[in-house]
Amino acid sequence: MRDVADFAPLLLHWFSSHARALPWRRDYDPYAVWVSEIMAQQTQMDRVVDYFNRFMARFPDIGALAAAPEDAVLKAWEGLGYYSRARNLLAAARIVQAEHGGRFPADFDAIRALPGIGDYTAGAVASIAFGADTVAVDANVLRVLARVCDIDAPVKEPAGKARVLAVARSLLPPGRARDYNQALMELGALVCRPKNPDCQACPVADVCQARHLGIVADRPVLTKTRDITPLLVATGVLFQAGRIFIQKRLPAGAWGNLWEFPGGRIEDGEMPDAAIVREFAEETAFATEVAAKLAVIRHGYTTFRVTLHCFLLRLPGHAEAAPLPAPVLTAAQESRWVLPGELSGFAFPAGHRKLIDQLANSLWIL
DNA sequence: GACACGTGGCC
DNA sequence: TGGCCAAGTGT
Repeated sequence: MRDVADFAPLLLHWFSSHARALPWRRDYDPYAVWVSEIMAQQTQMDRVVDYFNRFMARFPDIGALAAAPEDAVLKAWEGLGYYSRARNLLAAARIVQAEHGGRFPADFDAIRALPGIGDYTAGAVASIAFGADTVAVDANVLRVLARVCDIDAPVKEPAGKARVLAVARSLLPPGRARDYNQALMELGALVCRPKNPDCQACPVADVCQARHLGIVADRPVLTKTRDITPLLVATGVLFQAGRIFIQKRLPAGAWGNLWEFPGGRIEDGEMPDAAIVREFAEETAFATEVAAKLAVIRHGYTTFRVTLHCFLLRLPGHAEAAPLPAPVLTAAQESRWVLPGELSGFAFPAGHRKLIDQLANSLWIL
């Protein structure tokens, strides 16, 4: 068992040859590092890279992002989830443009003050983009250091997290925070994984207390998770005169400012087709009828498991040549009647995007 | 402190 | 399959 003083040198040496070739690691441009860190919140790196490359091509610098309409930013974010990240990213870009002359601030407190940036992200950008000696403790670091230092308190709770933070600071090699922070996270992602950690390949196994004690599986101490609630939801694609009705969700709450097909929860004992007619009337004041069932889509969430019953709807008695009616919106801020080919230009929640993908095969029914 | 906030991959 | 989890933040 080696002394913990060897931890950082061993870690940095490992990182020098095992770091993944992530695109923002080429020159550590602050804008790129910032975007990558926001995208990486609660999201695995492998899923980030494609979104990152498309985002940087679409919004190459802070000025381009600050000038972009929010709909375009949400479209670039479509499918990534946690859409407040995209809204805050745009809001922060506009603040940087207005208050920092378009240059991303280097100071930790100035970074931390931007919307969408908390303690972790401020530390990550300050160190990775600017070389500041700040820690960046994410779920990987919590896990790695809980094992290395045998932290016996739940690391997702304040007391345990504070202990990890203190250890992370004490082990930080001055001047090397950029690589130290990334190396900790890289080790957690590639070697010191939640399940099946590869201790044989671990560069700091000789320093790891949990490994030494044979209790790697007991570290970190986990917090109890919440139950997952099953949820039945109905949604309707109203297709009339060759156009489809969509609405833009309210700014706050889930999928804020994204577009959707109207719908809502199926009440206890209610049939899905009755639910969609009721929900559609409540949200738009349209009196619709079900023309066909399109799909049943299952979609997982952190705390819900949704079964989405999807219907094709019509306005009974509506003459094809007559103008399309205007809704009375109660659950949305705006609506459109769009051509099927135009759906690709709007940002939809993933469940509705899945439905759209199937729609192309279904509209011939008419 | 607790909860809302998405999504897909893994076993 | 279904539960767990991820480069967290805002309220």
